[in-house]
Amino acid sequence: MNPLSTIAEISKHEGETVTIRGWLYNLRESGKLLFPIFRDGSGTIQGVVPKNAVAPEVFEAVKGLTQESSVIVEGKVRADKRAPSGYELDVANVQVLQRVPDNDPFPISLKEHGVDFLMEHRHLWVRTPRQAAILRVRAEIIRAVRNFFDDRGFTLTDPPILTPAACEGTSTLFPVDYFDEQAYLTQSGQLYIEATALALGKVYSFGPTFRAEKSKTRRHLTEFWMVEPEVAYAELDDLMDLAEALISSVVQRCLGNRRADLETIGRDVSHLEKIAAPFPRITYDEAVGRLQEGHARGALENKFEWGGDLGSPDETYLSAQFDKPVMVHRYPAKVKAFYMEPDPQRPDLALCVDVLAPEGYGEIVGGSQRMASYDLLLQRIREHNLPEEAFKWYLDLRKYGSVPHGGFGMGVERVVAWVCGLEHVRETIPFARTLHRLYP
RNA sequence: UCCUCAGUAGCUCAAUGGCAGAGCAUCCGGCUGUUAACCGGAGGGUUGUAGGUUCGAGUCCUACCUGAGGAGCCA
Repeated sequence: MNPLSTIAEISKHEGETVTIRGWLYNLRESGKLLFPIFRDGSGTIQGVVPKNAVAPEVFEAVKGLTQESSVIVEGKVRADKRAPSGYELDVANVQVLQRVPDNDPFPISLKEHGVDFLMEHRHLWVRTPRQAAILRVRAEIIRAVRNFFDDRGFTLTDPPILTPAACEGTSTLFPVDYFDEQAYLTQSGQLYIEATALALGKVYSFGPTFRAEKSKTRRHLTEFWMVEPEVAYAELDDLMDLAEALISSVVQRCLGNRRADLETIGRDVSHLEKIAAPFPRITYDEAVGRLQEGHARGALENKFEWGGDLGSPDETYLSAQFDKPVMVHRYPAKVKAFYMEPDPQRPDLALCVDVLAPEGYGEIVGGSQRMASYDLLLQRIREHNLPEEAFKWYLDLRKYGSVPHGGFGMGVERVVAWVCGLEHVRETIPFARTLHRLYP
């Protein structure tokens, strides 16, 4: 029996006959010479089948074989300068497990397709080299995030996905029937990990979140993954240090381990090679100044007034001024969530930070120091007309040993889109859920 | 919710108001180094839906449906 090999590790078997289990990616025929390209999930390799060098039944099995038919291939690994990967397979035997029917071929040909067609066939689209590479980068990013926190003494604490009420009272939530009671899918685990942070010190959550907003942009999904660290005794500067270290670590891991995949995707990695701490930090006040200057120069359509939240064009303009992620901190409290700690120097400001990715990818991190005072928090809950009863447990955290603490959320899909240089976040997750996409 | 754009062969797209086409895919044939292989041939259409203008509508008008991009909101 031949040794089994993945295509990614084929170079270790040069000169040997190996077995590969996979699918036919493409077939080029030239009379009595066939060039099947096989894929196995780890990569692709071209096979060579000359009619006068193989058994007749092997030649016939490959001749006219349809794209994506499943095959077990035996062949001898040979280095070849003409091959993109440097290796070819001299095919000795092919077993066809299932032949894709001639009259119902694999829908995703090697030619161009439209977005809607590809999303309708997402279950098959993920087989293409580019999509597989993106999913490997996503997995690398997730692994890098978990290692980052695990190595720093953080404890993973999973918040509930079914929740009784809105966390922030702003976003639209997906309602769920919970034994005749109204429940919602979580839009953030933050409030819950504040509780576990005060129990365990440094915690993080990593899971799906849901927003029922009717957003139709390249940056939005209705179901997306978020990583949220929360740290007891952390103040705003500590959070910015943490976010900066996390993002740098993630990017460096991708450059170190997934460079070939980034190349397959067509990413210009020179942008990523600049990503290292420290990142520029500017106050909201300074950002407003830059935006007003941009408007004066005609680079921005609308004049930005102090007090408003940054719009998408504003974020794009600001981030274009830096080649690293830029951290904008201390927004006006009234445009931010009710639970953020006021700046003691300027109580109209919140101790919060948004991290804007370069190249127009927008906000990838949003976080804040949390309000520590019981009385002020209760006052804010009432000002926002939030159901006081639902926040009783959250207020308890300020009653029993309140401390300064804070954290942030990082949107995994937006980070993947930025690292891979993608046009749209729908390619960053195996099965994207958007306003008009629930199938497959 | 608002603004803009699009919908023609399985896919990607053409077609000045005047015979509905090409490339790819599929099928048939050819080719011993192809790189989204190439060459020759064949089949393949309710032009998103409904109405209107016109001698004549894929094309112009109205409504609707579906989708995409953007705004708002957010990660």
